[in-house]
Amino acid sequence: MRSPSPRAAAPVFAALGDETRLLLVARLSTGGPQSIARLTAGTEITRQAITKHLNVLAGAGLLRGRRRGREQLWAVDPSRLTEARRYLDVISAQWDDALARLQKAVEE
Amino acid sequence: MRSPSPRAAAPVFAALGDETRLLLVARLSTGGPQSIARLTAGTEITRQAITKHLNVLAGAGLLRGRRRGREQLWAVDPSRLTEARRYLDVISAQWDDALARLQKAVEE
DNA sequence: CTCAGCCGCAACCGGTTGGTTGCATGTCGG
DNA sequence: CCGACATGCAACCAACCGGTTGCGGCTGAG
Repeated sequence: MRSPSPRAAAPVFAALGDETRLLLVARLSTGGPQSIARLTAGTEITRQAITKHLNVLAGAGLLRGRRRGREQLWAVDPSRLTEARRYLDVISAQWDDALARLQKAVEE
Repeated sequence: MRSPSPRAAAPVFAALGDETRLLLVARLSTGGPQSIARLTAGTEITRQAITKHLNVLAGAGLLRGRRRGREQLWAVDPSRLTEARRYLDVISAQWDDALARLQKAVEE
């Protein structure tokens, strides 16, 4: 597996960088696949707004939706989420390295 | 340590959700503290644009800047980064749980 | 002292975004 | 068959965002 590039990771973070969308991901993670109507219930905004958010998340590869009867069920696709997590890991590791080098330079 | 809330995590992801900013964080992670002029060198955009991005990242708590002489040095503040990482961990864990429950329900 | 670097502030601009309303379409239940 | 329910599509809007230009203010080196 290659190291994730900023160009690939940024859209994922951008998709997660909205409170409503982050909430949607959380609800879908805990509650399993749910319809748009159900996801709309409990929020203060319109169904169409929710639909837009879902499409944004799908565009970033974080969600996948499939139609069942008259409703559409959305579910989390964890692969991109893992990718984003790995990116933060890389950043942290680099930072740790830089800190270690700095420490060593100070000691010498 | 409390579990991170969407309301707190979203701004961090939003700050990371831009390719230029993600690149800045990466460069500061690997290269240590750097001045604005140095961070601008190598990019295609203006110093003022870089400044804005740095301020956005600082607003999300990801960066800290201090003045030294006539230049300002920016460095990574890893605490928020870790927090964001933890949030993705929680999401992933919840997803794993949901998957396990689903699997169990199917088997029964 | 003077001048070149490095920076901050403010105004401005086009494009994106989050959200709405209105309407049309498809589907399940009785 | 018919009505209620779940969704899709399109237009519209205010606000935000990424980026630029122009200018003025410190700071350090010679």
